[in-house]
Amino acid sequence: MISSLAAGNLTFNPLYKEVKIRITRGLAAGAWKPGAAIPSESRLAQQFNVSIGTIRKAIDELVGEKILLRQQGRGTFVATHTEDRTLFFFFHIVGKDGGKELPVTEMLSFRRSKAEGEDAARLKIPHGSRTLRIHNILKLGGKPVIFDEIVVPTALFPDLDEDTFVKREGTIYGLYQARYGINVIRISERLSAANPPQQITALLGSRQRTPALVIKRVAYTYNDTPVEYRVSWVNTEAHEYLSDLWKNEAR
Amino acid sequence: MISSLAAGNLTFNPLYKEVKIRITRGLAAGAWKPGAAIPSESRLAQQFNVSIGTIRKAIDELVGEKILLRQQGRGTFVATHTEDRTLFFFFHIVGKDGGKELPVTEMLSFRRSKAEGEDAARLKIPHGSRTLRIHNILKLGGKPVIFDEIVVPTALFPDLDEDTFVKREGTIYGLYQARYGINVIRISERLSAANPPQQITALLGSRQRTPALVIKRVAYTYNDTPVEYRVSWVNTEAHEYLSDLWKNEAR
DNA sequence: TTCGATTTGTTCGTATGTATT
DNA sequence: TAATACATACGAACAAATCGA
Repeated sequence: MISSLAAGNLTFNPLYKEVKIRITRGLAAGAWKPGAAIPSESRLAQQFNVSIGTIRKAIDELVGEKILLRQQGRGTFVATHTEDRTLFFFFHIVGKDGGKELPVTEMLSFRRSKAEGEDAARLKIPHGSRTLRIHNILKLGGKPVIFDEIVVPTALFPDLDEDTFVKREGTIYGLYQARYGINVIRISERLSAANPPQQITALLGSRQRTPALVIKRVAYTYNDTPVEYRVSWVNTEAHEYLSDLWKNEAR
Repeated sequence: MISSLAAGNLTFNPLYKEVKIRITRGLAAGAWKPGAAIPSESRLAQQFNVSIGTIRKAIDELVGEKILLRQQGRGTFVATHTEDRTLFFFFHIVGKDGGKELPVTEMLSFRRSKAEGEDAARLKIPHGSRTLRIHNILKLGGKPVIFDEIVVPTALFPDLDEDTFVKREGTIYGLYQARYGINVIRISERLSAANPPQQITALLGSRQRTPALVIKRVAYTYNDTPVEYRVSWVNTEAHEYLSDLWKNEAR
């Protein structure tokens, strides 16, 4: 249960920061599931024993970080990976002609493995610990454009098997969220150019000696906990990576 | 002079949006120069004839977009391109070892030219209109890492010549800002992988057949007006492009 | 060094508007 | 229609940082 705040705030944080931390903690603990509404602002104000303006300021920041989503007249909801808006927050490959489109994923392989050099470091797990290693082809407009290797700690997804993965509805992050309560809220990507290995060139259907874009992504959930490490090889003959800084429409 | 607002708001915008628009207009018109303070919140509240809370909400958004910068006890300032914080907002190449460093720019050529295909489209200027075309090498740790071609409309920088460009202090965007009052506030980048032409490979000191990261950037000032089109070739043997979405520290 | 004026930061409270159910 | 929830706007009080007298 959430206790009053205004009374004994032992940290030196402003009240609204404290409220934000407590709400985030509730999210991390799964108190409110993705897609569900959190308590109304007035109710939170009561529970925390602070003014409604303070609650609004805390929620404002979480909305800015796309962790929560407000809807006037309805409530405030935990962001999900099923809304187009948030989907393109995590997927940045677009057609060179400007077309935005979501990819269709086809799994190539699914196996148990151990964390090697980069995996372990990026996922902040011990070297050699158990992981799942999944290979996918992502198609855009029916054509293969991206080859993915996904590495996740088995500990986070205990009973995830090939069947569950393939038969999921929606995106991979949607699966993490709906089935395991793990909500990816931030990613960090590092891009470089490289000549892909033979097999990948073949899979992407690109010409020999066509360089590819390599994206090394770490996905994080609350409190900067790494969830997934993913290496993508992108055929950039007809597509490119879009980084728009900072088209912040509304806010 | 800024007139009262609360009275005759003919648009259907909320007041604070209207305030934001007017402040942005003032910035675009050069009413307050980069680095200078805008009027205090209480003074703005008087001028616009709205409450201080409404002013704060308008400024909040501009601060979120890194257009303004608040400092408790001092005032609110127009963001400049001389602060480390904003510099890395526009420069994304980091060492693979994780080292962040700002590049040293060396000009290779500076000439007058005309807008060709992509230039014209991206800069939203007529095909064939006059431009400046500048080539640079950017060094990190003393070694060449990036080759740049910069295209800007001559109309925006009427008297910009080679000497002014080379002898500037600080960054290129700092020059646009300090000398021409043009404040780059947003960039959009499209990345792909490609084999660079011979000369660029040589300039970057990379091995034959080493692919490079190609970054096509459009820089915008207020009201989404394009200012500069820049194509960069990056040697990603020891460096990579960092896209962190979204490490929003404080907010 | 101290003090006071100025400016932003935080918190509270209230009233009213608008969207949803 | 009524109740609920978020959105906008106002105002007040005090805290904290800055700066110059």
